[in-house]
Amino acid sequence: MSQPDSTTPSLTKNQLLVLEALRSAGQAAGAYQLLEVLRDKGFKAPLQVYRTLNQLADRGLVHRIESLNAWMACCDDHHHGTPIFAICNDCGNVTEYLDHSLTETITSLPTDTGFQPDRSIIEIYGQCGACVASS
Amino acid sequence: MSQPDSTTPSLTKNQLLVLEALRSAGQAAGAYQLLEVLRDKGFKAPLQVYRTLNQLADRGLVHRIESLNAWMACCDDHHHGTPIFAICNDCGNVTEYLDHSLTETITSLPTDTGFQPDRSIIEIYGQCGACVASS
DNA sequence: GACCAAAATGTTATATTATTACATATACTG
DNA sequence: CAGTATATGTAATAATATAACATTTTGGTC
Repeated sequence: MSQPDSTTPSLTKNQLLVLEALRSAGQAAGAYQLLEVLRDKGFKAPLQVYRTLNQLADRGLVHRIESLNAWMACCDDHHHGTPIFAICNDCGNVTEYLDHSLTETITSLPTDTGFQPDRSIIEIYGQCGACVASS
Repeated sequence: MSQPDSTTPSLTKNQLLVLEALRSAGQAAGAYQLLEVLRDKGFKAPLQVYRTLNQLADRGLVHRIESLNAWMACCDDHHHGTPIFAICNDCGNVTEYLDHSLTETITSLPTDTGFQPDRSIIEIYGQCGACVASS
């Protein structure tokens, strides 16, 4: 396994497997869903998946979607800032948005009380364009 | 059980018990935590708590905090709009904010694709003023 | 290469959170 | 007061997540 670039150490075998599984899913997937897919590759226990997902999330390569208890491959390999998710009630499709200034506005909401924000979770539910069109 | 006002039918016994338990907690609480407290009052199974919490949430009297798998009594008895939560990493204190125009800005983020938002989840983590002061 | 430390991995068991299914009771409406 | 909708009780189980501990692999250093 070689170095993809100077700033990012290469991914381990499990990390590559989980990332690939999640990208192939093409949508948000739960840890146990991923475990089923990865049994072929030798995965046997939930912890193997959870650990690897957390490692990938630490690197920003996947995101956890709190309200779905699910995980998504990041839309690109290295953005900074908080992702904002739009989630379709009907088809489950999830779209990732980035809006640094909006995120900043949100996290500054509680700062008048001395609150020091460090991360935020922004998830929007509704009906996606495709599902609106077909309903 | 009498009518508190013309628009709101009175709460059932279980709803009152759960709401009171949550208000007494003075902070976000999990369903199983509430179940323990409510065993004295005759509650025996998780479903009794979950059902009642969902009924109260439908009325806007409690909110679910997705990233905590926990529930909070609403800050007042009847606001409209999406609550925004600021959650302290250290003490767990949760503060509820309301900002209609900010919420609107957020939910309009994905509308250019035809997405029709209906609800959003906004949760901010960080260190609250008190914990900043004492650290 | 031999050694060490850090990180990653494997495996079992268990904790935590949430729902399904079905029976019963209570409350509202005509 | 009959019929329907809502709320409730209870048991079983599903779904999600972590603790604990042993082992292996990786990366750096001499």
